[in-house]
Amino acid sequence: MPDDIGALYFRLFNEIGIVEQLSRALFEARLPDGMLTSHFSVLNHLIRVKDGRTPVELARAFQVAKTTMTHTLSGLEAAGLVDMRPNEQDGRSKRVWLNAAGRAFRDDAIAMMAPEMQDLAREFTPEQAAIILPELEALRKIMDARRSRS
Amino acid sequence: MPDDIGALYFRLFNEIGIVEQLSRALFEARLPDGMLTSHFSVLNHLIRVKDGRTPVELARAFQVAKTTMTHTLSGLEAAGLVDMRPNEQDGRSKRVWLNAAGRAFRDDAIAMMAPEMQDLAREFTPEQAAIILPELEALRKIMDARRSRS
DNA sequence: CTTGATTAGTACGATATCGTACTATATGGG
DNA sequence: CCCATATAGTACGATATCGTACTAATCAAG
Repeated sequence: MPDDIGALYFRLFNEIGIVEQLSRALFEARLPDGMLTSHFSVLNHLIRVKDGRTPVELARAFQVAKTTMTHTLSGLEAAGLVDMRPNEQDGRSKRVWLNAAGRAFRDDAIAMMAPEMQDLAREFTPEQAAIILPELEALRKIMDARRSRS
Repeated sequence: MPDDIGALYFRLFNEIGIVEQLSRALFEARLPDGMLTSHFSVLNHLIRVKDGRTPVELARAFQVAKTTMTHTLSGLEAAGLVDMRPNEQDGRSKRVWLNAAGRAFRDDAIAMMAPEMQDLAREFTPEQAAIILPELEALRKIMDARRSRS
């Protein structure tokens, strides 16, 4: 039994790893040169959730090292898509604000992706996505909590 | 509707990306220093499927660039866990063979992971895993086919 | 057999991500 | 107020992964 359980989860994480690579390649092929999935994801998060987040909050949301988020944000700032301003409530911290260019970029990117997503939806249906999404969220939360614990 | 579909798939791929990072960190924390998830995954694949695979076959199986697989295999070879021998059927190619140390390493690694997997299984049940695994496989195959097509 | 196109593997440079170390600020206890 | 600890962000080096370019071998067509 333990063997079977291990094998099951290894296969699960293996599939997840492969899908992650495929989706990243798919996204980045549609983004302008130099723009990465990480950039788009941050912009999207700032709209979906709320801008004015701090770099550390963003790093936690995406489960990347804070140095990685610094790097990603510097790219977004250099591209003129976000504005970094000091956090008035904490002198150590900054807040990340979307500007008009950032919002436009995100909207354009989504428009670019839309046909791709529509195609995908014909083979991997929204119903299928809706089945696994909550399970993946649950798995993410469990693993996140486990990580924090240790 | 298109907006909803796009948002659904963005969230899906976002969750997949986060789980991938969390699982990689989880695995690598349990592996000996210098050993990565990619190394373990290749060893595991050589046992699960069959050894004697070529580097290109492995690269395709994991959806990584062939240069990446060359790098991973050179690490495994340097660690003495696999043997690379010429492919008698194709002078351009090599075949990757597990040796005793590689099998032992893989078995040890699985033994190391087992408690972690057992713990995880208490919160994210094998039934849940069994629900999403076939869907993820389907998604992987669809995206893989789509990639090859273009 | 020859030649052009394809494929396997590698060398090399670019870079995204990570971990460590550092500075600056904040916070809590005396 | 001071000091110890914790946290936010960055600098820096290491490296895993990728893309491009190259060599060698195979294959297909004539």
